[in-house]
Amino acid sequence: MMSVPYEETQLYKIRHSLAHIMAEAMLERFPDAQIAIGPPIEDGFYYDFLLPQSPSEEDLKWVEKRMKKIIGGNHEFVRKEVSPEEARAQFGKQPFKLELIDDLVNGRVNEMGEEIAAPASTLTFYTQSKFTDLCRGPHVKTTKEINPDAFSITYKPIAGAYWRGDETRQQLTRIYGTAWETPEELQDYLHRLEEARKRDHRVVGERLGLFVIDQLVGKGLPLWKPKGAIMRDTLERWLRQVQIDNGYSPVVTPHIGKLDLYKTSGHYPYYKDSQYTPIQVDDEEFLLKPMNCPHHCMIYRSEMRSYRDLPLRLAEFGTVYRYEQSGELHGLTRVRGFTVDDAHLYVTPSQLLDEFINVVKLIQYVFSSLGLTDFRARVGIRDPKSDKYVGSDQLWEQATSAILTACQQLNLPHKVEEGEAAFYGPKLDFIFRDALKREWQLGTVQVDYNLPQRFELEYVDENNSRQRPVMIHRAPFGSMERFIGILIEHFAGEFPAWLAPVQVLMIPVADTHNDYANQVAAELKKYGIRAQVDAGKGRMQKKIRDAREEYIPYMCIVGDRDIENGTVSVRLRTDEDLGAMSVADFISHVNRVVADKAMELK
RNA sequence: GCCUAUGUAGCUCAGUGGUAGAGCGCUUUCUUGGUAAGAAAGAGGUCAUGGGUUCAAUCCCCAUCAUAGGCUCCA
Repeated sequence: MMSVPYEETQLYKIRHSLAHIMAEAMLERFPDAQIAIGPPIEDGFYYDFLLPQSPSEEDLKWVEKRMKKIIGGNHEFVRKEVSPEEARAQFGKQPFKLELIDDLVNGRVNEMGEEIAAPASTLTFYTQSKFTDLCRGPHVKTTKEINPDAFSITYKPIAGAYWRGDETRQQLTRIYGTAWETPEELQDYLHRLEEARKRDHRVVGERLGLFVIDQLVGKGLPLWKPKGAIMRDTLERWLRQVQIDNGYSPVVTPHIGKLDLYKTSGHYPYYKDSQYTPIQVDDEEFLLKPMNCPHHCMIYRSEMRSYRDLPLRLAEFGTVYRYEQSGELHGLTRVRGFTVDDAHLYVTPSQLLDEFINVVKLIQYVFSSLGLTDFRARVGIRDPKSDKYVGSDQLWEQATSAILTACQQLNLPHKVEEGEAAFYGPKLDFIFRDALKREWQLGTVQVDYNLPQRFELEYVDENNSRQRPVMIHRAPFGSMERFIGILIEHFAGEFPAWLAPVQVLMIPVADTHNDYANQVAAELKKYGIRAQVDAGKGRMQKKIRDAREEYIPYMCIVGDRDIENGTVSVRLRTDEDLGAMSVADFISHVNRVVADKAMELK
C-alpha cells in the first residue's frame, strides 16, 4: 500500500494553518508576545511563545473561540517570496524570527534545527487575515478548508519548551493543539486519549494493588506489593529458565562497587551526573551500582579463559540505581532503582555474528511468547558530529557491520538511526507498539569492543596466544519495572492467565459453602494454580463484581449443587459462562492455558 | 534540572477567612443469597510541610517537598 507522506496531506496543511491562526489569536490576546515556531506534529500542532505572563484557562478558551471566528472569516493563505531584508523588516520586533532568518540566510539550519543544504536567498511568508509568518508552507488555500469544530487547544495544559530544544536557552510557553478533518475524528481522538488514561499503569497498578511509590521511601523507588511481586517473579523465573536452556549462566553481584571499578570501566566520567553521589567509607568510595557490566567483566577476569570456554554468557537480574532528573521520573517506566534482565556474552570475534543472531532470536521468542507481536527494530549508530563516543573507528565499523549483517540474515526489517548508539558501541533496539499504538523501547542488544579492552579481558586461542573477546550486552525486557509497566498498559490490566496475580477466585454462594471453596482452593494450589477464596461477608453478586474489576481470569462459583456433584461453576472475566465442570477437569484446563501462555482463557 | 498546574480520609473528589463533608474501601451487626453493587451502625483527617499576613488561615502570600502535563535527558 502506497501512502502519501504526512507533509503532503490535507491534514498536515490544516494543522499547519491552525498553528498560524492560533498565533494570530494569541497576538490579539497578548500583543507583546514574541512568537517562535509553530509546526504541525503528530495528531496536531503547537506554537511556542514568549509571554509576559502565563496564559490562564480563560485566555486559552478565548483564543480557541477567536480561532473559530478567524476560520469563519474565510481568509485566504497568501504566499509571498521576500528578500532577507524585507523579512527582517517585517519581524523587527520578533527576535526569534530574526534568529531563524539569520540561520536560513547564512545557510545554517532551518526552523526545525535541521541543517540546510544552501543559504536561502529568498524566504517565504504566508499571510492570513491580519497575521504574517515566516514559513515554507504548505497551507490550506483558505480557512474554509478547516472545520472549526474539529480542533482543540484546551484539551491539554500549556507546556514549557526550550527555544530550539536547547536546555541552556530561553524557556518558552508552548500551546499544543489537536486538529482533524471532521468533528467525529476529533471526538474519536479525545476518546482514545481517555482510554489511554484509563489504562495508565500508575492508575491500574494502584487499583490492582501491584505496586506503590511512597515519597518517604523516595521518588522513583517503587515498592512491589504481593500481587505485583508475584507477576514479576513469574516473568523472572520464566526468563531465567529460558536463558539457562539457551546456555546462559546465572550470576549474582552486589548492589555497590568501588568507584575505581567504574573508573576502570570508563562509565564514571560519562554518567557522573546521573548517578547517586558516591558513598564514602573510611578511605574508600563506593557507588550504588549504575550498571552490571563491570561486575560481570570481573567475573570473566577471575579465571584464565580458553577459546573452548567461549561464548561465556553471564546473566543476572541485576538491580541498578541511577539518579534520573526528577522531572523525568514516571511511574514504573522511568525510575531510579530498577532491575535489568541483563546478560553479557563474551565471544571470540568469529563467534560474534552467530551469537548476535542467537540473541536476537531469543528476544523474538520472548516477545512472541508474551503475545507482543507489533515491534520494529532500530539500529543505533554514532552521531558523526558528537565526540562522546569511545573506541576506534575501525572497531565501530566492525560492530556496526556485524549488527547490519545479522539483521539481513534474520530478515529483520530495521531502520538505522544516527546518534542512538551507546557511548561504547552501536546497538539494536526493539521498539514495541502497544495496544494503543504507542511506541516503547524494550529489548536492546549492544556490541562492545571497549569494555574488554578497558578490563584487559583475554582468552587463549588454538595457537596458545592471547586474544581479546568481544562483548555483547543484551536485555530483552530492558528492565523489569519498565516492562511490567508496559505490560499493564498493553493488557489494560487483563493479563494472560499465566501472569495474572490471582488466577482463580473461589466464590461461595453462601458462607455455608466456604469449607468446600477452601478445600477446592487447596487442591488448585497443589497444582500450582494461584487460587484465592473470597470468604468475606456480602453477597456473591458483589464478589463477582469485585473479581471482574480485578480482572481475575477465572471465577469458580460453588454452592450446594457443586458440593453434591464435586464440581465448580466456572465464569470467565470475559463474562463467558463455562458451566459446571469437575475439579479435575478445571485443573487440567487452567494448567493447559497457563502452560501454553495462552492469551485466551478458554 | 527547567516551565506550568495541582496537593483535603486508604482511594476518587466536594467545600469554607471562624479548626471539615460525600461516595467507595475498612470494622461490627443484621441478611444465607446460583452469576456485575442487600441494609444499618462505627472507626478514620495537624486540610502536603515550614514560615508570613490576620483577632482568627485548610482557604490569602512566600518558601520547601511531592505529584501531573510538557521541555531537556535516558548506560
